Amino acid sequence: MRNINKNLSTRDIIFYAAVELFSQKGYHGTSIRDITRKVGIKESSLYNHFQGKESILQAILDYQMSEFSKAVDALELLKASNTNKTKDPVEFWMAGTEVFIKNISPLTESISQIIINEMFFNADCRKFYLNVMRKSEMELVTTLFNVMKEKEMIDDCDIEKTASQYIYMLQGLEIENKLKILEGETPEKVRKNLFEHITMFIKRLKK
Amino acid sequence: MRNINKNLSTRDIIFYAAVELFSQKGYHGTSIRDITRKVGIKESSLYNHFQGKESILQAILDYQMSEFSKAVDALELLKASNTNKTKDPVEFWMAGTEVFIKNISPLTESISQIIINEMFFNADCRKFYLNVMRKSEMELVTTLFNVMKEKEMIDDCDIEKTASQYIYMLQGLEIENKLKILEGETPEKVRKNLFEHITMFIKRLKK
DNA sequence: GTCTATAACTCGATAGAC
DNA sequence: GTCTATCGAGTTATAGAC
Repeated sequence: MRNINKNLSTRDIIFYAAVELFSQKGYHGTSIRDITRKVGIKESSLYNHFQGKESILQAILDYQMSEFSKAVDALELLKASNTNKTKDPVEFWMAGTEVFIKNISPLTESISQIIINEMFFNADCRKFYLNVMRKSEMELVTTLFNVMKEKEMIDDCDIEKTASQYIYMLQGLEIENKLKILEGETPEKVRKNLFEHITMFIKRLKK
Repeated sequence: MRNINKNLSTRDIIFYAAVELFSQKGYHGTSIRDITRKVGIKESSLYNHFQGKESILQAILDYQMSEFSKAVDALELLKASNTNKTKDPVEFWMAGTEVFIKNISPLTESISQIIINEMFFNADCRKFYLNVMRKSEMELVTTLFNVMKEKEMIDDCDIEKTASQYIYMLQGLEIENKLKILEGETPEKVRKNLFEHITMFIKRLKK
């Protein structure tokens, strides 16, 4: 792995290897040996770059924090500009969430998986999930729903609860899709299913 | 722990201790030592009752399977009898799901937690979740929605997708509630929130 | 910064006495 | 069925040579 990325620092290579392994086998299921074997260094060398296994996880959380900050900034920009002129609720929705989705790199997605797997056992991950990831998602979704309510694209309703239900759905679909892909299903089928669910949810908000 | 439950076999005591620890700390986060320390026996004694750590997990899956079989049998009974005469959708729904809910013991709930935590890493748990737990839930929810559709308590819609979305919501609420309880929130508040979400979801199915 | 060597410990599991 | 004693493998982490 080190030979492939000669422009990256060893620290970065360790970081990316750790993200991949933690997301696939879990934090506790991955050993320092697994990481260093993947990178192509000895275990002891890792300690020149990180204090230990736990501090790798902390670095991962720090990275994710900076990624989510960017997404929230993009949301502020969206609020201010409000260039979306369409009257179709589904179209409006897709355009609005694009801001968030386009900022999600495969790395961010893998890190989300790590955090979700750890959040029942690790208080740091739990707090990060609730206070950063979930909070950002809620902010995006409630913002969009409020705009749509003003424009009468959706009926009057409890925005907070509706946003929660949308996020529950999205999370459920993500979990199910990951399981299905692990069981051998094609990503295309999974993507189509996701789109249909979102369309159905949004349409149901207008009688 | 052994002194408290003199009427239970050592095997059963090991089983219950394992369920509690696996659900709290995860399968990989729990050692044989953790279990035997809790039970009050030496590590070696455990091997008189189980072949190893993996076979304890298998016994837990077997137990859960028998519990879900009971719930599915109860559903068959419900289909046949059809005693629910109410015209109110929410009331009908609550009565219909009661059959399932009353069969869920705290043990079953803990085991569900274990399986959900393991399903990304362990193929047996993944298959069990998809083919037993998820399938049973879908069967219950689609059955009830179909009856409600016939009785015109809900509008015409894609029952399969609606049922999926209901289950995503329920799962999302369960996850969030577990996290909130770990963070110190009261179970009463959490229960009220759950009821309000279910009510909102069911009401939205009739224009 | 990387290496070898190794400490200090935990893991699941087994042999054999009682 | 429980115990003591122990094994071999795997774990994170450190010391010190290069």
